[in-house]
Amino acid sequence: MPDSDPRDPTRDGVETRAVIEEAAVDLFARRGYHATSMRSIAAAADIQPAAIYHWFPAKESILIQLQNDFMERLTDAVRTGMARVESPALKLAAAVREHVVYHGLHTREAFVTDSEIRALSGEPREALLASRDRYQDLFRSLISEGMDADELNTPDPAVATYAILLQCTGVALWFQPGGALDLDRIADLHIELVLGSLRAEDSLIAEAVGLTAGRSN
Amino acid sequence: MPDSDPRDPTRDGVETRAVIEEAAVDLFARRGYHATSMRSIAAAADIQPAAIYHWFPAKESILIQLQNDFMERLTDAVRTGMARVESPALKLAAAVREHVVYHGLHTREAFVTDSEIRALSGEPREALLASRDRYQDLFRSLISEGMDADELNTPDPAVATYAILLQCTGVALWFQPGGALDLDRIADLHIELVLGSLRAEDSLIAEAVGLTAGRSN
DNA sequence: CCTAGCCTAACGGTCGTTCATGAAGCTCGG
DNA sequence: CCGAGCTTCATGAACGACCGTTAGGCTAGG
Repeated sequence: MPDSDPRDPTRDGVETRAVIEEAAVDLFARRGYHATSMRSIAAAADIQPAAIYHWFPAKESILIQLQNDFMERLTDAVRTGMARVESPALKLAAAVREHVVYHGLHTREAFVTDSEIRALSGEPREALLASRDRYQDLFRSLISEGMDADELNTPDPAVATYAILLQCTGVALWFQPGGALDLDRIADLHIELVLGSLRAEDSLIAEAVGLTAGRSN
Repeated sequence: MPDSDPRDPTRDGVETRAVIEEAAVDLFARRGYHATSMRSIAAAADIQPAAIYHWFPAKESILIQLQNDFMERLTDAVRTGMARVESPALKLAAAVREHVVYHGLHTREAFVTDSEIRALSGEPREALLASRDRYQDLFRSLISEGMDADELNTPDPAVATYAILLQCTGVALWFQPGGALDLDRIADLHIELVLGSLRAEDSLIAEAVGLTAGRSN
C-alpha cells in the first residue's frame, strides 16, 4: 500500500523544503501572511502540518527566509547591473532595468517582501528594514551623483527616490508573464519614465535604453 | 459607580460608530486586516466586542465601508480638481495634486484600501475593483488626451498610467505629517516628476505647478 | 414602558505548535 | 556481507489560545 508510505521516493531530502517555500510564497502572495494557515501551506505542499516544523522552526521563519532571500538576490542583481556601465545616469538606468526585471520575474516574492514587513517584529523586522534602507540608498546615491555630473536634475532627490522605486516596484503588482508586453520592453519604458522625470536629455535616454537592453535574466 | 455604567454620557449615539471606524482603520493599517481581531478593535474603541455588532453586521463590513468611503471621497476630490482647469496636461497635474494630497491626509485609509482588497471576496471585492478601475481610467484618459493635444508624450500610456499612479499612491507609505516637507510641496514635486516623465515642456510644467498650487485644504 | 445601546458570557471553530511514534536510509563493528 | 543502532523525515493526534459571532439581559433616556 504505497499510499500510506511515510516517505515519498520521488522527493528527496531538501526538496521538501523547497516545496514548502513554494507553497508558502504562493499563499502569502495571494491571501496574505496572516490569512494563510500552516495547515493550508501543508496541504498545498502535500504534506502534514507537523512536517513543516522539521524544516522551519516557526511560521514566521518561512516568511523571514523568503524576504531575506529576495532582498539579497535583488540587491545582487542590481549591483551587478550597475557595475556594467560607467556614468551615474547609465548606472541608474541599469539599476532600474534590473529592479524591474527582477520584480517581474519574482512578482510573488516581491509583493510578499514589500507588504508583509509589518508581520515581522523584533530583530528580523529591523534587519529587513535596514536591508531595504541600504537598497534605497543605492538609488538615492545614483540620483545625487547624476545631478553632480549634470546628467540629471530634480528639486528633491529624496522624494524622487521614493517615487522612482515605488513605480518600479509596482511592476510586481500588475505584470503578468502571459501579457502583451515582455519584461525587457517594460524595463525600457520605465527607464524612459525615470530618466524623463529626472529631466535627462533625450540623447542620454536613448543611450541608456540601448546600452542596457537585452542583458537581463 | 460610574465605571460600570453601560452608557458613556460623553459619547452619544452614532459617535460610537465613528470611534469604532477610527480604531479599525488604525489597527488595519498598522497590523493588517487579518492580524486585527474584533477584540482588539473593541479595546481600542473602549467598548466590549459585542457592541461592535450593534453598528456593523460583521468584521468584513467595517473594512468594506472604510474602503468604499475612501474611494468615493478620493474620486470626488480628483474630479473636482480636474474641473478647475482646461487642458489635459493641466487636468492631469490637478489630478496628481489632489491624489497626492488626499493620500497624504488619509494615509491609513489609503493604505488599507490598496492593500486589503484581497481580504474581500464576492460582490464587495468586485465592486471595489471596478471602482479602482474607473479611477485609473480617469488618469489614463487624461494622458491619452494630453498626447492627442501634443502636450504629453510617452511610448505606452497604459504602463505610464500604472507607473504614475503607483508613485503618487506611494506617498501614503512614507509621508508623515510632522516631517520636513508639507503636502503642497510634495504635490508640486510629484507634478514635476509626472509631467517630466511624460516629456512635457518646461514651460508647461511651470504653469501646471503654479496654476494648481495652494488650492487643496 | 419601550427600545436603543451596551453589557457579560459563551458558542463552535481554527489557529500555531508540540508530542510520541515509526518507517526508511546510513554507518560501522564483526 | 550483514544487521544493530543512529539519524532523518514524516505521521496522526492533541494542546491551549484565540478567533468571529451570538444569545440574552441590563440600563437609561424618551
